[in-house]
Amino acid sequence: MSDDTEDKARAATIFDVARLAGVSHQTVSRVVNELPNVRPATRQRVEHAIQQLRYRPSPAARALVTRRSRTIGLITSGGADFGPSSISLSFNRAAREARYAVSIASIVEHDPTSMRSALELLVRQNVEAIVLIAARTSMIDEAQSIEVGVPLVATASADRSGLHTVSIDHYSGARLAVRHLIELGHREIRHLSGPADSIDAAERVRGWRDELAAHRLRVVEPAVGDWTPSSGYRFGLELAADIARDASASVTGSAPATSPTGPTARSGASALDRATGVFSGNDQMALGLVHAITSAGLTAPRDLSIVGFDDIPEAEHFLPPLTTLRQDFTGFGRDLMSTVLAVLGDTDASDPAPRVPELVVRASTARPRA
Amino acid sequence: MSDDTEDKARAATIFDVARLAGVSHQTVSRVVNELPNVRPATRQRVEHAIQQLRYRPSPAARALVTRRSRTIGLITSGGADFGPSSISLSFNRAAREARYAVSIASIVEHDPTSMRSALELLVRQNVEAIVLIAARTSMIDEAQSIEVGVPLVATASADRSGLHTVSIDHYSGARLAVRHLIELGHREIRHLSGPADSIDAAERVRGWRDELAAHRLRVVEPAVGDWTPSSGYRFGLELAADIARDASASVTGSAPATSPTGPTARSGASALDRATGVFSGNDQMALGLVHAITSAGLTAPRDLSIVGFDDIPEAEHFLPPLTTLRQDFTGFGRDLMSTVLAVLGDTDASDPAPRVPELVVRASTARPRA
DNA sequence: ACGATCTGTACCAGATGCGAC
DNA sequence: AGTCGCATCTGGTACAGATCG
Repeated sequence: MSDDTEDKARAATIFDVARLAGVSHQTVSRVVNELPNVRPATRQRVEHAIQQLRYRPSPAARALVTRRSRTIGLITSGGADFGPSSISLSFNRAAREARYAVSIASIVEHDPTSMRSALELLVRQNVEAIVLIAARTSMIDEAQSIEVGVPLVATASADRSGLHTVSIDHYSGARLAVRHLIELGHREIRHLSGPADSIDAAERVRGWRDELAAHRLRVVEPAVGDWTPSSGYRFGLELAADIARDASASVTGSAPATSPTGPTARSGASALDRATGVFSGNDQMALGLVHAITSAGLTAPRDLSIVGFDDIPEAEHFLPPLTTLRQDFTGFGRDLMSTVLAVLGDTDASDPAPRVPELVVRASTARPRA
Repeated sequence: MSDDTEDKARAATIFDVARLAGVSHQTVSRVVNELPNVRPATRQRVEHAIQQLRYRPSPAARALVTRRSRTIGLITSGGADFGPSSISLSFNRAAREARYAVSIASIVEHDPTSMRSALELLVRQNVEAIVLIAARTSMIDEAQSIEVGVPLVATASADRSGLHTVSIDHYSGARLAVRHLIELGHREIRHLSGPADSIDAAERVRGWRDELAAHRLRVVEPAVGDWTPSSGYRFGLELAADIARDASASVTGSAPATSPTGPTARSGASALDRATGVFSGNDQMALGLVHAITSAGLTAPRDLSIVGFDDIPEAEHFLPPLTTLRQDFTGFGRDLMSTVLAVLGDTDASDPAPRVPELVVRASTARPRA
């Protein structure tokens, strides 16, 4: 009807509300911020006026005076992979529930200048904290060197000064993976790890190594991939070649010169003992690995048992369905937000305990052939 | 040295700069905003003071007075899937290059209240435009019903009033997929589509249907999945059962009562003509499909040729490696940002032409068995 | 005199129109 | 005409002070 209700020229301000309710503007402020000492009757009047004018406080004005933006910066360097994406999504939801906005800056991996510009963009925006997802050590180093002036929360296992971390227990997950293989009867268990400077990858390597050591099994240096299926494929090709050479060697009965003992020797394992199990740093590399050995005429799990990590939605339908470790990405995203809240002093919750991935046994693992 | 350089109490303001440079604060403003009518000498002095004080203009103050936040809202409803994630990432980078911040709100699908709250959060933040990714018609309806007051840009093919859209040419992509199958010699080509209210899915269905019609091939109503591998698996199970029943029928020579003509009849195809090709709405469903038919003792592409859509990084390493349509998600993300810029009047570029997906032929398709 | 309730004014950190040199 | 400064405005919050029962 009137030009008050359908005012599209400008959004209603706190003064408009005050005028309509017949109070002063900071009484409105008190109502909006739920401060005490406002009579119920006036509160009602103000609230009614707010409804009528569809008043929304301006975050800019608020941020200007409070010096708090109620937004947190999110830097992701993990590409479009399922893990980082899920975490971002979940974190984002948790942030919204806590009435925080989140401003993102995705950067390309291995690019320090990209990290620098992302950081600067976020601090310019006055974010109250910055969270780093899919962090590599180099990225964390870079971020810490910049002196942003706001708390940094990173997805990392390693504690550092001036950095808050929250993590999944990749170490225990890796041990679970290897133990599963060992319980199945495997003795030669290789590892295809993620990139060298990935903290998660390093933790997985450590778990694999420790579990092997706990069972006095031989540790062959892990192959290093880059999380992509293609890197798994390349490793699979090498592995298949090894296995084939090994098999032909045992058929001809002539062991290679490098190995005095025959490849079938059980204990005092020779360098050529045939791998029967592989723990892959993630599901994607496991996929490439299966592809490679299949192309080479081998089959999983008959010739090689494979366990992945992550349990991406596709893993259940790989051929064969992949045994893997399920990570609770959603819970992790929430954990991230709750530590941010703690760091900001909004809550006094202690750091959440790292979540332990859950072993999901499917069809890519079996007892080794006798 | 002095407490000027290492001032951690408060960031420098425009007044601090003005004092140090010996000018008034809005001369500083002029310099910062690169306005004319400033003598080079004073400009130098001011710039030097800016450097020295590490002055950064406050976005809050600036937003307050200009009513422009230089922030774009991004709503994603596509989960952690590769497509939506890639688009978000790429869009984000493009936005940063254009010196815009992006504030995200990921929502759960099929939840109108979630969409509403996301929208409100973003408008509260004074975003200048809102981008919708992985939009379903219901979500777009919901978004449009809310009257946000800022331009809406959605990833959709359908043009609507008050909505700017940018899209990939799913229609042409689907025709390419089907044509590939036809050229291979397939005549019975089924489609497993995405969810009914997905705009992309509908476009893919349309392309499939039209290409079939153009070759006067029979159109069997598409099965409807939900993009997940599991839905592909379920469809695959049904399909495999059909094929098995069909095969046994042709062996016993007794066609089911519903079909007077034999299943081997070429033209006037009976309802039971065996499907030899499937066009899957995305790669994940194709994966589940392959899994299902493999469990049923069939193999791709021997018994069934399958083509996917998206070309996710895993597709190359599926067993068999998947023939699919590659979408340029990265380019699409940039296109999104450039239409946002156009809508905002920052540039006068016209709407980018929809990108046509590229057929990538791998090993999941072959000639049908005679 | 006093606590609850409400108001006036001074900021926050910039942008902008107008006037002065 | 080209440079520059003054005053005013943006939309809130915070604190001191005023009014009232």
